[in-house]
Amino acid sequence: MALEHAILVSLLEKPGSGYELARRFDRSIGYFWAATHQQIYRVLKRMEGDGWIGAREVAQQARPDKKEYSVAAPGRDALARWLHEPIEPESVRHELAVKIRGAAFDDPAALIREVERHRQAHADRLAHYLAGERRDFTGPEAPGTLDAGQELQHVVLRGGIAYERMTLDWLDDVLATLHRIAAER
Amino acid sequence: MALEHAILVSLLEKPGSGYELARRFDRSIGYFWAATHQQIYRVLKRMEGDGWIGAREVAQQARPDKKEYSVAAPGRDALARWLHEPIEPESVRHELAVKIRGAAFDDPAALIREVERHRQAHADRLAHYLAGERRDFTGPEAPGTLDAGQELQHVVLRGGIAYERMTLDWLDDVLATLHRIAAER
DNA sequence: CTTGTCTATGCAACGAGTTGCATAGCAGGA
DNA sequence: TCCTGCTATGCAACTCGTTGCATAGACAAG
Repeated sequence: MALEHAILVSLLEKPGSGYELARRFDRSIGYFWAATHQQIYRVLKRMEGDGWIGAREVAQQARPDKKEYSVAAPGRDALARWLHEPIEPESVRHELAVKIRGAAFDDPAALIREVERHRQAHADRLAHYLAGERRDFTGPEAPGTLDAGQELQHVVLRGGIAYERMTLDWLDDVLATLHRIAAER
Repeated sequence: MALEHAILVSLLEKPGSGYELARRFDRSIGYFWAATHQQIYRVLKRMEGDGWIGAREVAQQARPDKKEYSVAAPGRDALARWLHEPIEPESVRHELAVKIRGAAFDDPAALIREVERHRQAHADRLAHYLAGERRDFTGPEAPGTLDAGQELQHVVLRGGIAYERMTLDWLDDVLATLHRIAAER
């Protein structure tokens, strides 16, 4: 399991409540590790029980109180241990690829709109990443101006950008193929 | 759930036993949808109960008997229905990206060997894809020689190749970044 | 002739992830 | 005033996925 480790990383980058974590998992971190608020609350509870994280009640104005979590020493140790363990190269779940192969047994042209929808979603995500990169990682800084944490966040973001660009190119290839097949009938 | 649909596609491409499916899921189809033999046997049983697939006992020489499954009409219908439903753009689980961001709170240099290991795994997979492409999709055929099913299998394979190439480039970027951070200390 | 390997199928237990629902404070608009 | 929407947390039930184990026939190597 790595959700707990993803939470540890996120809390080390910035302490926060379950709700705030859930929103982070809907964006930045969540683009590399998705999770719902249910999972997050459950795991936070367990981690607090194990002493990995500590909670602090925070009264807020104009909204309900929240419990702000931050990482305790045993949590840092657990993260360090995990970082030194090897992991398996990820197992993919690419539903669209299954659909494309399945289209051979149905009407390939019917998939075109679906693929276009996905293309749009990936274009949006790319735009979102690029905006984040402009915001956080451009400017006149010479190499060496960023600290290690920022450098690492940037290289992960560059991975996301590369992934979306590759996916857009591939979806164009898929669309061209579907159109070609449709025309040949 | 889409495992059942992935199995339907695989059985339509070629009927086979649970064991054979499990091996296909270790390769071709499994690069886009991973599954263990346990999952496959369980789902096959349910699908047979629902009448989506039919089984045929096949006696073999020099090995145990097997149950060869093939898709029945209700299974084709179920697949067609699924193909016409929209799906969500996939939720990713990129453990290595989490580790890279986590490395900011540990020793970034310690990640280098792990990243190199992943790089090797992706290089191997790329070589495997390229060998498959040479085997199945080269030759003097003019466009239009392949049927729709082969075209679609090829475009999915091209997606896998593009993914691995992109990943290799990114991992090189990650390695360069980790070396730079290590040198700056 | 025993041991290991490959084909082939399966059970049982557990852990992870999803879905639906519930509660509650506060703000703003109809 | 009531309804909607956002912040904030959580339970319960269910499905899906993983892991460990078990069986059994056939063959090849030692």
